Amino acid sequence: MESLEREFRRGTLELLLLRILADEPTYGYELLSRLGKRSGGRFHIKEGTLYPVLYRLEDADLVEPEWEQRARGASRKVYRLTPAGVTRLRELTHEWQGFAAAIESILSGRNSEEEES
Amino acid sequence: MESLEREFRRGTLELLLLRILADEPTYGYELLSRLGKRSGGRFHIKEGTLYPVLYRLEDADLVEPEWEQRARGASRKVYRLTPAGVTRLRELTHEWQGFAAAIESILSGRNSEEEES
DNA sequence: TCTTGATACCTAGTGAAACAAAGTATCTAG
DNA sequence: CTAGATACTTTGTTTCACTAGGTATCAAGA
Repeated sequence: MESLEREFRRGTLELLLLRILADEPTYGYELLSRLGKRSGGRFHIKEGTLYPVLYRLEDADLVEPEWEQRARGASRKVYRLTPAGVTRLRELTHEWQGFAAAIESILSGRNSEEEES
Repeated sequence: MESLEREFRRGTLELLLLRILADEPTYGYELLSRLGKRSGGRFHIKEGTLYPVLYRLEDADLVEPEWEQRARGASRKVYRLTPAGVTRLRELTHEWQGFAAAIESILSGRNSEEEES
């Protein structure tokens, strides 16, 4: 009832995080606020959602973490896209565009392919 | 690896089915092929996916089923949008458009809201 | 006749993604 | 020294779509 966004968002997080990291390597906690800002305040995910996604990306060798030791403040794990991550981002972007176009096609009432059988 | 669509699709089925039923009341099995055609052959869901969704819609009073007895062939359960279903379709469509716009915003690199802090 | 395939609906069990709700640790402000 | 912000982590829960079956009717073909 409440959270359409939650369902809509499913599966897109990987794409969005890769896209943000493509602009600039950064760490998890900062990703949360960038995702919020760049979505126009729409996407506010929790840490319990974010970190497992990052670990999946890391396991898939799409991002590479590096611990940043700081004089003050807790250490940060800065993630950077790998070459495979760049490729994956391109694929996912293409997939997304095709998907969104298919949704639009249905919503607009245009029938595709062969018409009535 | 294979099924991005599966994840992307999560949460959109309700919207798509309502939209197709808005054009014309029809039965479950036929919805499968209409969904396929109208998505340009992109969305091919299984019966085990479809029917539970229809039951959810029915429980939420968004669609109304009516058994169609036929002289030959198995009986069909024809679904029709309720007034609440029409309202819900409008809401979901609006939600979807906002969501898709937010994704596009992130993909295009346009930063929304306040820029750098 | 008997079997196959298409039509049409239904259901139990599984996997995965996002979530809530905790925990740990460091630094700053009062 | 306490509270809050920063920053990463883990455990358990919910929910959706899927797999993989099931039932039943009808048409077509061997």
